[in-house]
Amino acid sequence: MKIGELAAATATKVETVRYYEKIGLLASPARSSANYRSYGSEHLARLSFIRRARDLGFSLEVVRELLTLADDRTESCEAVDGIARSHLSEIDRKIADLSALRRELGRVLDSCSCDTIADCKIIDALAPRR
Amino acid sequence: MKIGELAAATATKVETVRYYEKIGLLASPARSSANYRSYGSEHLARLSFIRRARDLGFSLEVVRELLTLADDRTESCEAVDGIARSHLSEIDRKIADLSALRRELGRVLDSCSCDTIADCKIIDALAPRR
DNA sequence: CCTTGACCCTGTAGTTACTACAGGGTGCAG
DNA sequence: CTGCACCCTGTAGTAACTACAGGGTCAAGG
Ligand SMILES: [Zn+2]
Ligand SMILES: [Zn+2]
Ligand SMILES: [Zn+2]
Ligand SMILES: [Zn+2]
Repeated sequence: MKIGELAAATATKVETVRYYEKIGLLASPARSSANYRSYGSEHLARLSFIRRARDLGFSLEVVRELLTLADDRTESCEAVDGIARSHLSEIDRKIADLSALRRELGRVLDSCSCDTIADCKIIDALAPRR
Repeated sequence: MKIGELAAATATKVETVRYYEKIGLLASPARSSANYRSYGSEHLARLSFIRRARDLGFSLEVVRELLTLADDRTESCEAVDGIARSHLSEIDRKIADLSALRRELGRVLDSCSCDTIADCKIIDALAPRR
């Protein structure tokens, strides 16, 4: 499997695959006689895992941890559960932050019934001291 | 007003103030005999505007536009309103994305009643092909 | 046989919005 | 006069890619 095929199979860009290899997230594959990367099914499984974790919002650093944990099949899954739970609460925090932002921006926008910049409530809201 | 005072007055780091100057967002102030930056109230107003807009989630590029618009007091505020509205819908999109993520991760987490990595549902969810 | 186009390679630089030094100079209190 | 807090410039680092530049390889069509 050449890099383009692997990339297509995982909805990843070729450059991103090479990037994951460079930072040590994806093992270096064998090379063909033309020095082309040659991937096997284990690379496909690994990259699928990475992409799915990324889609769920885990950082690359956390993905690295998850991969290490996933490899030790006999270990307790407490660590995995903990990572997932703390990630969930981080997402909750982000949603709360964005919702607060949304409320405030909505409030600012609702106050707009102006004609020129001189009396624009949005500009006023940004520059409270004028 | 020295840079440290300006920074304190706007809850900004000194380095950030210098950074805003470097990228042309904040005008270069006069210098003291010791080559220290010397700010006036116009700088304070400008930086306050920038910080407030940043707090509302506008990108620096958009803040730059807003500053330009804010300076032309006779212009219609249509452009400002448009920027704010499109920013609001971007925030809504982000909230929706995060909420979908939250639902999916929550679903994955709820399925966890496992002992070892070998049968961990979270790991399974990340690596669908096994 | 040759060429054209789609791939592949390495290495570097750009993106956002800062932040953190390193290696200096200045100003004031004790 | 000697700390110490503050100021200066310039560079490099962060996250997670993305986009070239400047090459090599391979299969198909003319
Ligand atoms: Zn308006
Ligand atoms: Zn307006
Ligand atoms: Zn569990
Ligand atoms: Zn588990």
